[in-house]
Amino acid sequence: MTQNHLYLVDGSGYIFRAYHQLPPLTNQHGQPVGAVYGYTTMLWKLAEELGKAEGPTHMAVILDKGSHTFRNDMYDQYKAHRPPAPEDLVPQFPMIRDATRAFSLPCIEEAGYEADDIIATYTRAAVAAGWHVTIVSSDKDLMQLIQPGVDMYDTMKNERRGADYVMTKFGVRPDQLGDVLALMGDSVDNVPGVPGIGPKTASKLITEYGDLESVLAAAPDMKKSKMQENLIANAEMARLSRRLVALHDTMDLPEPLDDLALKGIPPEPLQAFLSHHGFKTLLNRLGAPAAAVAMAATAAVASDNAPPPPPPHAAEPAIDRSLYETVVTQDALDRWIAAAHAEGLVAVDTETDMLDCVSCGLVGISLAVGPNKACYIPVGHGGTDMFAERPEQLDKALVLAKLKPLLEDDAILKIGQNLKYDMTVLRRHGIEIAPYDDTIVMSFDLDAGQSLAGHGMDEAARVHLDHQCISFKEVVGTGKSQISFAEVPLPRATEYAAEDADVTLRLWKRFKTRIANEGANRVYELVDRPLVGVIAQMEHRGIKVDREHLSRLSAEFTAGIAALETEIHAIAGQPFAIGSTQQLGAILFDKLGYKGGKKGKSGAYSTDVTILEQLAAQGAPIASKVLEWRQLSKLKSTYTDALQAQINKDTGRVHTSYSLTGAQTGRLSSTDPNLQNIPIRTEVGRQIRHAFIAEPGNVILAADYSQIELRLAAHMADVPALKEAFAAGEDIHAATAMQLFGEVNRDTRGRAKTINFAILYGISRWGLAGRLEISADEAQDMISRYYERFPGISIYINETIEKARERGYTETLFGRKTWFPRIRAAVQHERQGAERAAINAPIQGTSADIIKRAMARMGPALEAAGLPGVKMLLQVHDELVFELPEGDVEAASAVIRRVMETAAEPIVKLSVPLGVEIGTGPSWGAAH
DNA sequence: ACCCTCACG
DNA sequence: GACGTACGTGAGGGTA
Repeated sequence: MTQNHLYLVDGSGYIFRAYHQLPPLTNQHGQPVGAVYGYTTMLWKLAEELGKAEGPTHMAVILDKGSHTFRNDMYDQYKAHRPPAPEDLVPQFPMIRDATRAFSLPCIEEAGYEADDIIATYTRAAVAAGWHVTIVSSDKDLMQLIQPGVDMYDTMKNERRGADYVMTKFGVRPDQLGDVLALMGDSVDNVPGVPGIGPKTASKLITEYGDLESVLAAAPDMKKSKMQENLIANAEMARLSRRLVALHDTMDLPEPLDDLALKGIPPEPLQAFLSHHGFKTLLNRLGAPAAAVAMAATAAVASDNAPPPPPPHAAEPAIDRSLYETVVTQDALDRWIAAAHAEGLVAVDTETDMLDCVSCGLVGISLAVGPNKACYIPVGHGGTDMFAERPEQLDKALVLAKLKPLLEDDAILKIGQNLKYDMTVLRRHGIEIAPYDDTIVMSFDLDAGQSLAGHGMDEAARVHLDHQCISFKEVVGTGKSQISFAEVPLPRATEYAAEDADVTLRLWKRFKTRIANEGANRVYELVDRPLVGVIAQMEHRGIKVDREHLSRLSAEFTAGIAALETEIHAIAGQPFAIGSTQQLGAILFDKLGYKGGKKGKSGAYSTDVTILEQLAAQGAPIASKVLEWRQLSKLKSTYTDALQAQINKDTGRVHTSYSLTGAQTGRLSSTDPNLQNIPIRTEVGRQIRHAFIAEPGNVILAADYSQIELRLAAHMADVPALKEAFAAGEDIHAATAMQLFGEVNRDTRGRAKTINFAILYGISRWGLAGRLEISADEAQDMISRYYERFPGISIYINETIEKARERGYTETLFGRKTWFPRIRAAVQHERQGAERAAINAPIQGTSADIIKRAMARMGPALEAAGLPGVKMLLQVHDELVFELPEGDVEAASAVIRRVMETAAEPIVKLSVPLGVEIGTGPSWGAAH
C-alpha cells in the first residue's frame, strides 16, 4: 500500500503571481490570458509529477470566494487598503476555474473563508489520516503549516520547502511563524503588527522569548527603547494580529478527502481548453510522447521501483570537455534531436567561416541539452582549399533538413548567446528559430551597468560559472596566422563549439531563475526578447547605398582638403600634420603664440572645436581653416570612404550590426558601420544621407519621435506646466522660455532649449555657464528659476539619486534596471558623474524601451494592415527608417504613427501624448 | 592600447 | 581651496 499524498494548490495566490510575472498575453478572442497561461503551465507542471515517487495521489485546487471573511468581522481594516484587482485580471478569474476543470481537478472554495483556511483544514485532516501533504504555494502565511509530512512546493522557482526554509528565511520554526508574522504585521493585508518591528526584530524576539505572549510579558522588563515602548503600547494590536494571521483549520470539509483522489487526466477536455486559448506550446506538448506518458499515468500506480525524483538542487557537474561528442553519423544526429525533444529545450550555437553573418558560410552547429551533454555537428570543415583534406562529416543540407523541425518547433525552447547572429545565419538556410531565449539579453536585463558582469560568453562564464572558456583566438589564432574556423581540426572545434553551447545552457538556467526573482521579467519579455528576431531581420535586410554618390563626395572632399592644407601650411609657415593634435598645438600656441593653455592629464594642448572657435573669434584665420579641414577629413574618412567599403558585395547594401547590450541605458548601438551617427547637422554632412536610397519604385520613410525624452521627463517628474504644453501641442522650448524669461525670442528660446537638455543630463551650474557663456552665478539663478517653475524636476532629480544610492540601480517605466556601482564612490567627481548618469538613465532608458516596443510590434501591425512590402531598416534612438513601395506611403504612415504613438500601452499609461513626425523621399536625406 | 576629436540621439 | 564639469554611443587618426 503506497502512502497517500495530497497536493493542495493555492490557486488564488498563484494567479496574482502569474499576472505580475507574465506578459499581458491575449488569446485569439481578444481576452487577456497572461495569468491564465501561467496558471495552466503550473498545473501542467504538477500533472507531470503524477506517477512520480513524490507525486500526488490526491489533489485539489483551492480558491478564494468573495472578499468578506470572518477576519473582516474581527478587524474592519483587514485588507482594507488592498487596491482592486487590475482590470485585465478580473475576467481571468472565471477562466482559472475553466483551466482547473480542463485538468479534471476538483476546485474548492467556501464563502466566508480564505483559501488559506481551507488549505489549513485539509492539511490537518490529511495529516490526521496519516497522509503526506504538499501545499503548492509560495505564500508566507501558509508556511505556518509546514511540519513533518507537510511541505510546500513553489512551482515558479521549482523549489520544495520544508522547515529548513522557514528557519533560513525567518529564523524560527514553522510553528513559531505565526507569532513572528503577528509582530511584524503585513502592509499588504493591513495586518497592523507592532510599529517599528520588522521581520528581523520579530524573529529575534520570538527566538529569544519563545512565543508572542512571552515577548509581551517580558516587555516591561526590557531595556528602555522605542521598541520596548511600542511593544507595551501595542500589545493588544499584536494579539489581534496574531488572530488575523492564524489559519482557521476546523471548518467542515467541503468535500471528503477521498473524493480528491486523482484518476488520471483525460486529454480531450484539456485539448479543447488549450486550443480555445491558443496555448500552442502546451498543445504541441500534449501530442509529444514524453507528455503523453505523464498524462496517461494515474496516481495509483506510484510504484516502489519508480525512479526517485532528481533532488531539486542537484549539484551541476563541472564542465568536462572530454564528454562532448562530434556528430558525424545520422544516427548520432537523430539521437541528439530526440534528446532535445525529451528536454523540451536545447542550446544552439553556429560556427561560421567569417564573422560577417550576412555572407558567411556555415561551418558547424553545436547543441547542448544538459550539463556536459553537448555536441558539435561539423558541416563545412576543410572546404576552404580544394586541395585540403575534407574530414568526414555529415552533408550540410541533410543536417539542416533534420534540424529545421526542431529549431522551428513551438514546443522546444531554443537558447542562444547573442542569437541574432545565429538567426541570421540560419535564416539564410531557410530556418526561422522560434521560440527562443537569448542569454546575452538576459544578462543585460539583469546586470546592465554592473562593472563586474560582462555580457559576452567568456566573461559571463568567468563571472557566473567560475569557468574559463576556450577563447576564439586560441582556436583560430590572431593576425596574419589567423585561420578560418573551417580549418580547425574537428576534435579542437568540438571542444570549443560544444563548450559554447554547454556554457550557454548553464548560464540560461541561472539567468532564468534570476529574471523571475529580480523583477526583470517585464523588460525581458515585453521589451528586449521580442526584439532579437526583429533586429536580426533588420540587419539582414540592410539599406541600399549609392556608391557613385559617395565616391563623388569623396572626390569633392579630397579637393577641399588639399586646398585647405595648402592654406593652413602657408599660414603656419611650415608643413605639418594637421591631424596631429600635438603638432597643431605646437603651431598654434608655441609658434604662432595664441593663448589657450594646456589641458588634461597628458599635459597636451587641447585643440578641440570649442578652443578653435575661440581662436577664430579672436581673429585667428588658421583656426577656422583647421575646423573646415577637420570637418571634411572626418566626413571623408569616417563616412564617404568607409561606407563604400562597407557595401556588401552580394547584396549591394550596407548591413550594420546592432548591439542590444551596447548602451547601459538600454539603447541600441550600431557598429560596422555605425549608422546611428550619419551626419545631418551641417549641410555638407547631410549630403551623405542622400546616399542612403530606396530600390526603384520604393521610397525611404523616416519616422521620428518628437521631443520624446522631454515628454518622458515631464511625465516622470510630473511637471504640470510641461505636460500642459505638450498636450496643447506647443513648441516646448518656447514654452520653457516664456516660463523662465517671460518672453519668447530667438535668444530666450535657444537658452531654454539648452537648459531643457541640461536638465535631462544632470545639470551643474558650471556646465550650464560654459554652454550659455554666462557666469556660474547667473547659471545658478537660471537653474533655481527652472526648479521654481517646474518643481517636479528637482524632486525627481533628488529622488532618483537617492534611490540609486540606496538600491544601486535606477529603473525605467518598464522596469529596466541600470546599475551604478560608482554612485557610492568616495571620490567626489566619480560619484557626481554617476549621479548625473543616474538622472538621465530612467529617461533615456524609457525612451529606448518605448521605441523597442514599437519595433517589436511594427512587423505584425504592418502585416495585419496588408502592407507586407513595408520594410523597417534602421533605428536611430528616436527614429525608425523604412523602405516601402511608393503606393504604400499613406497607409503605412498611418500604421507606423499609430504603433509608435501607442507603443507604451497598455503596460505604461503616459500623461503626455507621444508625437511622431514622418517624412518620405527618394533618400534618407530627402525624407527629413 | 590609448588619447583626442567629432559624428549622431 | 582647487579641480573640472552635461547624458549615451562608435570610428578614425596619431602617438607611444
